[in-house]
Amino acid sequence: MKIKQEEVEQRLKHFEKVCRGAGIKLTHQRLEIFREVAQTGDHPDADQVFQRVRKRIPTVSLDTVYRTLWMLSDLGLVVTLGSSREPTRFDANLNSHHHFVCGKCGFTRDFYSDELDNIRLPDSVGSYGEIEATHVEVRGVCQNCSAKKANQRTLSYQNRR
Amino acid sequence: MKIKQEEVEQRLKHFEKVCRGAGIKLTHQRLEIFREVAQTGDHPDADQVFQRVRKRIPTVSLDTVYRTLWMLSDLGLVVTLGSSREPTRFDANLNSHHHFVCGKCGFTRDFYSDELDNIRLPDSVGSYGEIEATHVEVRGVCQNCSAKKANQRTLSYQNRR
DNA sequence: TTTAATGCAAAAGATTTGCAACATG
DNA sequence: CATGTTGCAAATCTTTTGCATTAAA
Repeated sequence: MKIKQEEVEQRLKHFEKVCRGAGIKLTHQRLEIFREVAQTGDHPDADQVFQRVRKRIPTVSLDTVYRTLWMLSDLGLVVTLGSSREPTRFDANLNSHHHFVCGKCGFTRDFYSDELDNIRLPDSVGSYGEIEATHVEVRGVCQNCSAKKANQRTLSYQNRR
Repeated sequence: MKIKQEEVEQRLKHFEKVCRGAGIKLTHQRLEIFREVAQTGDHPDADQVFQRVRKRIPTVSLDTVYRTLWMLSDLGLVVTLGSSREPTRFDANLNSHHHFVCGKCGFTRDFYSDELDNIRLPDSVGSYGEIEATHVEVRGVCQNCSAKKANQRTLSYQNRR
């Protein structure tokens, strides 16, 4: 699924602006890695991005792709799907519910909402396939982590665990 | 965060019923693994379940925990959080949007909804922490996978890749 | 020229698998 | 007793890290 050329240009411009603003070097590989994600609507994983970029830059390495992707995520230039960077978590609550997840520490809690349970999805969604469940994920920073925030240095995209 | 004893009992009963119905043996380890997930609201990952069950059954192995957890998921007795069983995926779409994800193959597409964007979350959510983003994930089976469905055997919880 | 970014190879982390021993129905 | 399940150890897959080399600003 290709994104319109015009939109891709815009995303690239924004990317360059943000990088310059953050004092981040615009390397050939970063440009191509971002372009790859920016020009597709199919939400590739790191390895898929790697395989595609590789066609144009045969020497890129997978770890550069990872580093760049997480950098983009830290800069708010891309969004990750699913509970990024954490092992799969399990929940035995079978009542219709939704989740609050702390992006710093993984703290997770259920919450309930009739309004959300009864929302009507756009028809376009149905055309993608048969719908089985709708689930809302609220991402944020839990109280515990906010409290610690003050004395912590902001993690850079390097060195994050 | 502990779940009420009464609720736990109910979950265990349901678990036993489903297992019997599916011809699945009720082993000591399965019971304890399920109990562990059923009695907590903190959404543990496989290793956390392992560590906790281990206290009661010192010989359980991590792989049994994994096998059981996925079995529970296949039976619909537990729900997984995040993009289960798939590497992290990236998306450069910065407009407010939501996702349709196929549980079989990972096919993913964005969709938009003003209604969803404007929904008001219950106050309880705010008490968990500072909200940064709200994102709806619709899980289902894409058209491609439904089409193939007819001639495929249903994957058991054993042997799934 | 200075400092950050890259590529490589090796490590770490998460999850799965083959198989013989074992327990459940 | 028959078959499904377990534990173990080894394998696999994904992601990260240390470090010397290279390239952007």
